[in-house]
Amino acid sequence: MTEITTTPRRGGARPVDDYAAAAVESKWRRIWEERGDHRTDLDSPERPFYNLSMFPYPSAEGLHVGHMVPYSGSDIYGRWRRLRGDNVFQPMGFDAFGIHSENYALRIGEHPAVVMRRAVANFRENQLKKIGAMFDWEHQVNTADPAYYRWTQWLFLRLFEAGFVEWRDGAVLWCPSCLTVLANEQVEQGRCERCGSVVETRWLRQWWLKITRFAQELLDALDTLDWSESTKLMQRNWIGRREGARIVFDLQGCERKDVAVFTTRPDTLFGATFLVIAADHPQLEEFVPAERRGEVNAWRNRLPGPAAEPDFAVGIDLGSSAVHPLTGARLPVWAAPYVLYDYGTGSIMAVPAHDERDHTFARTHGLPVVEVIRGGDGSEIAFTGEGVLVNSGEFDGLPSPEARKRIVERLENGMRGEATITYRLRDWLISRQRYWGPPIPIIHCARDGQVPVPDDQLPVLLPEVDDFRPTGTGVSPLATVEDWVNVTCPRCGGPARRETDVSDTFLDSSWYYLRYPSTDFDEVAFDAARTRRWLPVDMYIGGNEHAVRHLLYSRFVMRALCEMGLVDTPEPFERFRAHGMIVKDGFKMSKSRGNVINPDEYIETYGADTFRLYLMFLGPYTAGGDFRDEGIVGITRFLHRVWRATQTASADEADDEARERRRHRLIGGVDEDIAGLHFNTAIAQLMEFARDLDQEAAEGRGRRLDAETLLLCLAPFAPHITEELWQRTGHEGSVHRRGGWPEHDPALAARLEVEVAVQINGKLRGTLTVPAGTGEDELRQRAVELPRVAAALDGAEPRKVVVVVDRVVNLVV
RNA sequence: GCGCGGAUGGCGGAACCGGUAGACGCGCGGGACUUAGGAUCCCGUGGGGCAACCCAUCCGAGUUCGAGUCUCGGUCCGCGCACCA
Repeated sequence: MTEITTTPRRGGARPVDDYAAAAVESKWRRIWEERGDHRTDLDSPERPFYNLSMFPYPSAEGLHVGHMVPYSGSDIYGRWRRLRGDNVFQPMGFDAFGIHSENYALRIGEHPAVVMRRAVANFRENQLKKIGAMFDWEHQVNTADPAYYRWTQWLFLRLFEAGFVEWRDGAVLWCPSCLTVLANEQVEQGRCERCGSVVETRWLRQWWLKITRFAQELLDALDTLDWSESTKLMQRNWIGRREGARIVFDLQGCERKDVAVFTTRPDTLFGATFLVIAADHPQLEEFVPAERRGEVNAWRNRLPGPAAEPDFAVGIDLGSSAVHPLTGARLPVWAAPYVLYDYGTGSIMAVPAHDERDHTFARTHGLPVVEVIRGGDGSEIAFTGEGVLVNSGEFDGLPSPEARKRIVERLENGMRGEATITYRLRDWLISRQRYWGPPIPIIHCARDGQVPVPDDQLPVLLPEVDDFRPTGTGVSPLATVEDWVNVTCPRCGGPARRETDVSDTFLDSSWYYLRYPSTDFDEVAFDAARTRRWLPVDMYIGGNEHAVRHLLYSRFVMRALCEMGLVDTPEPFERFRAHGMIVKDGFKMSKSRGNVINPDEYIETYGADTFRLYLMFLGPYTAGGDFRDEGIVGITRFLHRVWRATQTASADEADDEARERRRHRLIGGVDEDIAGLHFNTAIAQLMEFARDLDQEAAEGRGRRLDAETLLLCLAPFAPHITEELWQRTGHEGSVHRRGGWPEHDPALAARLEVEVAVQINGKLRGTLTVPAGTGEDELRQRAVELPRVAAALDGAEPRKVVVVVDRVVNLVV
C-alpha cells in the first residue's frame, strides 16, 4: 500500500514512505479505544485535573468548525496537562433537551426524541470521535436521558426544600411564535433570541429560582476566580449592583398611604417634581383616586407590549399627589411604561433637570423642571453629571457625593428613607410551556398545595406523545395527556394533577459538570467522594456567549448546593477561559444561514491532525475570526517535514551545546504558550524547530534526542501522527503517556550569543554579535568601532550613550 | 448612549517589563528536480532609492536616548448592556 519515494536532497536520499494520514489516524483511534487510553481512573488520588469544555447542543447541522476550534484547544490543553503528569479527566456529553431541538423537530415533522437520538449518534460516532480528542466516553452525559434528568428533577426538589424555589405570578415575557415564556436573558432587543418574534407580556403563575438571594455573593466571589476578565466583567454588569437610597413619599388622594422609590442620586432629591409609578404595577389602582380608575385602566389596556421601543413621552396623571419628604411640597403622581415594575421599587421620583428620561417626560406633559445640580445650562438636555448643589435648602453648596451622604442621613433620622443597594439581577424563571424538557416534579393538590414528587418516584418520565406541539394557551402540551396528568397526592392520597411545565434547558446544563465524574452511580446524582476529588473544575473552556447565563446559573446552583451541605465548594469552575468565535463571512455558522463549514471533508482530505493544527494556527485562540482554508497546505508541509525529519534523525550528538540550548528553548517556549492558550505561537516554534531538524537530518546529523523532543512537544497538537512516529522511531509505549513531558532547564535555554542593536539617535545603524552578558564598556567600545557608526560620528564624541546589555547601544549625537 | 476590546506587509498573524517592527504561515518572485506539475525542495520577499539613506504599526499631538508598546485628543471596527432611575 505505502509507496516508497525517495526525496533527493543535498546530503543524499532519505527513503521514507509517504505519510498517509487516514490510515495512521484510524489505526491509532482503534488502538486507543481498545487499550482504553482515554479512560481516567476517577478514584486515583493522584493529581486529579478536571479539564472541561462546554458540551454541545446536538443540532441538526452537526458538528461544525465552530465547535471544533474550542474542543481542539481544550484537548491540547488536557493532553499537555496529562504529559505534565496530571491525571486528566476530560469528558463530553450532550445538551439534548430544549427549545432549539424541539423547534427543529417541529420544522421537519419528526419527534424530538428521534431527532435527538440521530443527532447525538452522528455527533459522537461520526464527528467527535474523529477529531482526535481524548474524551472519556465512559462518562458521557445526555441531558434528555431519564438517567440524567432524574437528577435534574432531584436538584429542583432540593432547591425547593431549601427555599430557593417560588411559584408565583409574574409578568413574563412570552414568545408568540415559540409559544412559551422566555427568561429575560433570552430576549434581545425585545425579540425572542431563537426566532426573532416580538415578545409580549403575559401574567402567568410560574416557577422561579431565587438567584437574587446570592446577588452579592455571586458578585464578591468573582474576585476569587481565575476567569477571563471580559467574562467577569459581563457578570458584574449583569448582576448590576447599584448603591443608592430608598426614599418614602407620603401619598394623598388615594388608597395607598405612601410609596418608596429607589434612586442612585439622592443628591438630586430637591429636584424631584413628580413621581412615576410603573404602568404595569399590579397594584396601580391603589395609587389612583376612585373616580379616575376607569380612565387609568382604559389607558393601561391600550399600551403596547414590552418589546415596543421605549417611549419616554407616554404617561398618565393619576390624580393623586405625593408629599416631598424634606420640603413638604405636593408633587403630582403619574404612571408610565418607562418605569419598570421589576427593578428597584417599581416607582421613581422624577428629576427632570438631571435625568434625560424624566426630562423628556416633563417637557411632553408640561411638568416643572428644577435645577439642583450646577453643571449644565439646564435648558434643553438634562445635566446628568455630578456637581455642586443649588436650590436645595441647607444642602446648597455641597458637592454631590457629600450631599448624598447628608441627605440620606436626614432621611434616616426622619424615618423617610435609608441607604440601600439594588441589583439588576432578576430571579431565574425556569417554567417552559413546552414538551421537550424535564417535567417539573411537582404535584398540585387542592388540599396540600404544591407537593414535591417523592424522590423514590423519580424520574417523572416525560410521556411519549405524538402531538408535542405547543398549545399557545399558556399551558404545556403535557396538559393534554390526561392519564399522565391525573395522579393522587403523595401527601393526602386525594386526586391531584401534575405540574405540566417543563424546566429551562439552562437548568439541565447548570449541574452537568457534577454528573460527569459520577455517571457510574445510579443511586445518587453525584457521589460525595468523587465530587470532593474532582470539583471544582480545574479548567473550563467555552464561548463567551455563555458568559452570563450558563456560567451564572451554574454558579448559583453550586452555591445553593454548598449551602445545603451537598457539595464542599461554592464555585464550580476554578478557571475559565473564553475561546474566540470562528465565523464564516462575518456570521456565526448556522444551517439557516447556510454558512456552516463541516470539518468532515477537511478531516477526510487532510487528516484530523492537520486540520486541528490549522485551526489552532489561524490566529490567537481567544480571538476568533473568519474561517478560510487558504493556508492549510502550510500545515501539510510542516507535518511532512516532521514525518521525514524524525524518521531520519539518527545521530547521537547528545553533547552539542548549541542544539541542547535550542531544544530546551523549544520545551520552555511550547510549555509557556500552551499554558497561556497561545497555540498559534507554539506551533510557530514547532515549525522552526522541525525545519532546522529536517535540514540537519538531510545532512546526516539530525539528533535522535531532538526528534524525540519534537514529537513530545507536538503530541498535544497532533496526537495521531506523533503516536505513529513515536512507535516508528523505536519508542515503547505511547507518546501521550502521563508525565512524559521532556525535562526543561531554563538555564540551559539561554542563548550563548546575542545580537545587540547599535543605534544612532534611536535609528538602527548596525548590529553586534557578542557572547550573552557582554558588559556595557565593551559594547560601547565595539559599537563605536563599527564602520558605519564611526563614519557617522566622524571623530566626534557622542553626547550620550545608552547601553542595555544584550539588547541595544544607543549613541546620541 | 454607557462599558469593554481592537486597528501592524498583498493576506492570517508575531513582538516579554518601552530596546533590531514584521517571528511563523499563506500568497507572490526566482531557481532545482521533472515529459509535465497546481507535487516536493532551496533562495528571496514592507515601500522608495544605484547607494549613503529615507519612509513605514489607523490619524494628530506629547513623554523618552529610544514608542507598535506609555499619556492626551480624534476616526473606524467588534463585543456586551441599553426605559435598570
